[in-house]
Amino acid sequence: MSDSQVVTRFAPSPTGALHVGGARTALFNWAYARQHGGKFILRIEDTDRARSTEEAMRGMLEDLAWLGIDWDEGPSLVTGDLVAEEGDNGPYCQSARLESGIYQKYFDQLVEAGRAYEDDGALRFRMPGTAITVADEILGQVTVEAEQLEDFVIRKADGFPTYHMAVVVDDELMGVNVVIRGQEHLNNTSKHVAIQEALGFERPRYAHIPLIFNVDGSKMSKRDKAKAARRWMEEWLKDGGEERWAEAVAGLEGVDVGREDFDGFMGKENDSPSVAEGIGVFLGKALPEVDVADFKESGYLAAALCNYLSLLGWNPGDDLEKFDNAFLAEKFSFERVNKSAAKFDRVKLASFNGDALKELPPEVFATQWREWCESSGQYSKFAEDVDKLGAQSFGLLGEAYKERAKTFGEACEMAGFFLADDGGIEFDAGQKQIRKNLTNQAEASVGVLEELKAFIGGMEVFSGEGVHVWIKATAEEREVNMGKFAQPLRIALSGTTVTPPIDLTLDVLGREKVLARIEGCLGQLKSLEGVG
RNA sequence: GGCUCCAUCGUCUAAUGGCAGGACACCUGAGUUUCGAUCAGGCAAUGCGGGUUCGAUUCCCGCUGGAGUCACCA
Repeated sequence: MSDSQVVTRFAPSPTGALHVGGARTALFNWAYARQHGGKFILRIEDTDRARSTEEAMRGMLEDLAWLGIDWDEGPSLVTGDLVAEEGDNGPYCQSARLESGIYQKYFDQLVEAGRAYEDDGALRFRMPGTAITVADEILGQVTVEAEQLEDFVIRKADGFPTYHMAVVVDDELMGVNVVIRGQEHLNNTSKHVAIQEALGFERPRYAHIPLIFNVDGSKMSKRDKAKAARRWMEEWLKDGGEERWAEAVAGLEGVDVGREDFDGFMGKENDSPSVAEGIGVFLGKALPEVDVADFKESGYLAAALCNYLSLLGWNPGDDLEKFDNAFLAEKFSFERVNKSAAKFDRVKLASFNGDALKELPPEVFATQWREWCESSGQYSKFAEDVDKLGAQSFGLLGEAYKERAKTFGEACEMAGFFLADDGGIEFDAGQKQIRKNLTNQAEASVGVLEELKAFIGGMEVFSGEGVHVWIKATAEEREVNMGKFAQPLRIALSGTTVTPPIDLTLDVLGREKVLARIEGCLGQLKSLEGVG
């Protein structure tokens, strides 16, 4: 192949799950390679033996694939636990590269040339004593003066190359000629360039992309989950005294969180993800998503995540915002990459995802929703339960919720009332909409529900459409609007004033459940009256 | 603190040496049996101070502010 073929790479450390920032870096590298008909390589930088795990590596491969990012060389997931490698420049894990002795030659070369020296068991690189200027594709000329350049370690006492050494040698050996990475690496670039020059390597083109932060300006990290959980728990515990604390401890034991861990967590001695998770379950709150896998678990579409991520620091230049990865690959350019950091706005992402869900054909939505439920820890039972309601239930619910929900998870939440025990449907008499539509005229509401019950019970063939027609006709006859009938019915069936259209809601539930829930609501209403 | 990078609505961003546009969020209205769905409208920004210029958000300088980095982590 010609020398000018573009070769990019994504080189994560497998020390945890794939972060959205990493995902965007991968996406831009992928897009640039695809646009130029070049190669995109995946390399695993596991020189930190203490923190790297194979499990994390597998998770990253899965997440990348889920996002629709494919690589030409690098480790690939075969089946189950098996990891194979594809490409002629392997191995692609730095630990394996070290074993094969790849780096030794370059250490020797630097020592012989007087550019590296022993220092307390480690090997240190000697800086050249001149200023180094890098022409960044995004930031322009960046110069670091000679006096700022200090000698640094390139081989640790344990024999492992440091990141700086490994990255330079591996990029050279793999033919990488375009390096797209986060701005946190900008200060490292002079080190890398210095090694390249000492070794006679070609300097790749560098493009440092802006960082991604939380909306409040803090760094996005796994700790966000712990911080959110701790805040919720503090709020919940507030003014609750010993009793509340005891209740929390007992509740958390139910989700396998020990008392000591919990104490330490609240005392900020640890940020244990499992304690955070447990608090989330206990309080019924969803932890903020940080990793790609979190967004998948919450029911986001990979396409919407990629779309949103692409727009953080880059844009196509016109008002177009909705596009796919193929479009990004076609249009991406360094010229249109921003220099300033971006804040990650989950609300806007949710909006993008909701729009993407609406675009799906109903049957595709139903299929994907079901598949997502089945693979989800939290909602795996949901699909089964929906099926029990009737053969077409998933399709019907899909039609209703693909317009309303922003994520698959939210669709499950919203549809939850369909699956509840008929006896478990209760309205909250304190809620404004409920008071307005039901309890403020309790007597009339009882009358309406009794009428509905009689009509539905007496229908020859039950259908939501039939009930809808009857409500409409009766309302017209009495010169009241349909809400007088429909709203109490809706509350009786769901406990809320927000459901899909009433006929669809009736059809999914079926006559038996409808009657049972009306009965239950009447009971609740009457007991309220009795008390009041 | 040293060095480096950055600075447009609350957030993501567009524009250009010449009317600061779009999206999310928010507010209002319409419609709807309800709505977090839909439609229509609205609010909202060039950090501050100098300079160059007929004209600066844009170019230059200073200030302020934010971020990154200063490991035998990557």
